[in-house]
Amino acid sequence: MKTRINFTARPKGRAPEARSGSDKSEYTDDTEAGARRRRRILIVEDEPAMVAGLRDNFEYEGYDVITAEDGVAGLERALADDPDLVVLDVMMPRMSGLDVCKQLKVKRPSVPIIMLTARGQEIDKVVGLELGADDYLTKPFSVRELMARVRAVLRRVSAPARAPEVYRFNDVEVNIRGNEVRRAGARVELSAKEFALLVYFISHPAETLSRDRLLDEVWGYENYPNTRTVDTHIVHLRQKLEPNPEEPRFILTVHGSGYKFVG
Amino acid sequence: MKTRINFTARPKGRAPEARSGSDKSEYTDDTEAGARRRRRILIVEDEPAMVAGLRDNFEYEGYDVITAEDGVAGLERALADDPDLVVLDVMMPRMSGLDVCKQLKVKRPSVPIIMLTARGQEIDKVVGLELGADDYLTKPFSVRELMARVRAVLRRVSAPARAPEVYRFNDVEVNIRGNEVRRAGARVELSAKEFALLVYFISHPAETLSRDRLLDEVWGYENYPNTRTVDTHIVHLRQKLEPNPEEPRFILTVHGSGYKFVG
DNA sequence: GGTGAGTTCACAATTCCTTGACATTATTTT
DNA sequence: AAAATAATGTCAAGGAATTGTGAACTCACC
Repeated sequence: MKTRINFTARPKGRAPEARSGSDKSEYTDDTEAGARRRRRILIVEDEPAMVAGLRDNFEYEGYDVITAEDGVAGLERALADDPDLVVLDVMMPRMSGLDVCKQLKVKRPSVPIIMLTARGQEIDKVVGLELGADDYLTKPFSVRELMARVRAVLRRVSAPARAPEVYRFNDVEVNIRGNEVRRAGARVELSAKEFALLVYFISHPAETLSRDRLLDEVWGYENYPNTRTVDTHIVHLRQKLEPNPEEPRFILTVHGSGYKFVG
Repeated sequence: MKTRINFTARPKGRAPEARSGSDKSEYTDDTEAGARRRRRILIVEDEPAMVAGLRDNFEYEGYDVITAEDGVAGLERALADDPDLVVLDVMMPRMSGLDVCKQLKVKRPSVPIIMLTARGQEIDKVVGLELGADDYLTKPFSVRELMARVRAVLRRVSAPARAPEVYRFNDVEVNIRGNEVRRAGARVELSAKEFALLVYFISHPAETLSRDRLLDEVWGYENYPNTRTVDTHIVHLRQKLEPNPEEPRFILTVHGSGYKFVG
């Protein structure tokens, strides 16, 4: 599973985890109107080496790439060139990525945005809440991971109209973009971590997730708490969302392995 | 940002603040065929203090560690000793980590590499990834974060055998990713070991497996129980999955040799 | 300083792994 | 073929490991 450039030649068999989705979707796109043109990615980033590296990777993966070197230019290109997705650095000259994101979400609410944040920046605020970015990575990140997230985001947004903003199970409604959870119609207050954990569960249904994996994926690499911290948050989620927290029906324990969400 | 965690010696009792996760993963690791031998990490780094610190930490977390002090030696060891993952410093005598990475990715495309770069080597970051490294950190980094990234990379590369989601035999369905077994549609509760054992059987069909081998592959090297323990687990599997446990049709005894699964 | 989220800790509750004894079956020896 | 020996089947109990849970603690932010 190589990331890229050292594919001098195009590998014959599909790489196991390589984007099987986009190949296939060329002909048989789901529910959508068949045809699938190339996706256009806008990269807004001031560091030339990073731009070059990302451009190579995206083009190798079959995307069209346009770029901008600062926030103002980025916003302009985003509005003018109608990209399918924007990769947006936070730290940039002239206009911060946060502001670009905010404004872009007003003027082009449907365009998905992936933010690149430096380590230590408040990522909680970047996603969801005020800004509305669709995903983010903290630098330094692996290009492979960025590619994976781009694919995932594109799949989400292009996947059918009925890609529901709101996930439901039992009497619970989870509005992911709105950071809101309701139960039997009434608001349930979840903390940021609880919400992030819940979302991760929802997006990996019926899959057993180890505590380590949850820590990596939900908590991130920087701060790596005790695995028991996961348990504590599980308890909170159960208390808030399970009909009977002592006998969970949705957030299940897989003894010796981790937890599993079944919706 | 500490460079080293005070995991110094290996306490027998679990260190309170250590991630209990790694202990646990000895039996049921995700999606993989139950088996979980120790991972071998190659550290290629010229600074002895750094090597010592990393070795301590990796060994504490249950990895086997081999080392090399410069690029040439690192490449040789990587080719000779077949490590599961390589931690590669960029700045080194004789051969730069970048060159090692490049060559290694040609000769052993599948071995994951995590690069260590000095701060300020901004370009090298991207270059490192262009060369096919799977992840990287900038010095000084926290050992915790390195550990987390190592785990994440190993999980990514070892998991994606996403091919067969569900194995079936008779009226039994085994969903590996979800740690779930169904029989005639109804859930069957298996313990972690039972599940790991079953998965191992499934992935070695029609092959006679000795108790010793099962202990090695499913139980792991660390704790090595009585061979009769295997029998006990076999009994449980038969009771839960065989149409007639007294006359097994799928989990067969090979008298004097071990057991065999025929699906 | 107060507040709340996140984390850690301690202890209880639970699960299940392991062991050993004995029963049963298979294989070898007489 | 019967007896002797070895291997496997089975089960219950003890102990180890894992998880549930409430409370204390830390830290950033008002």
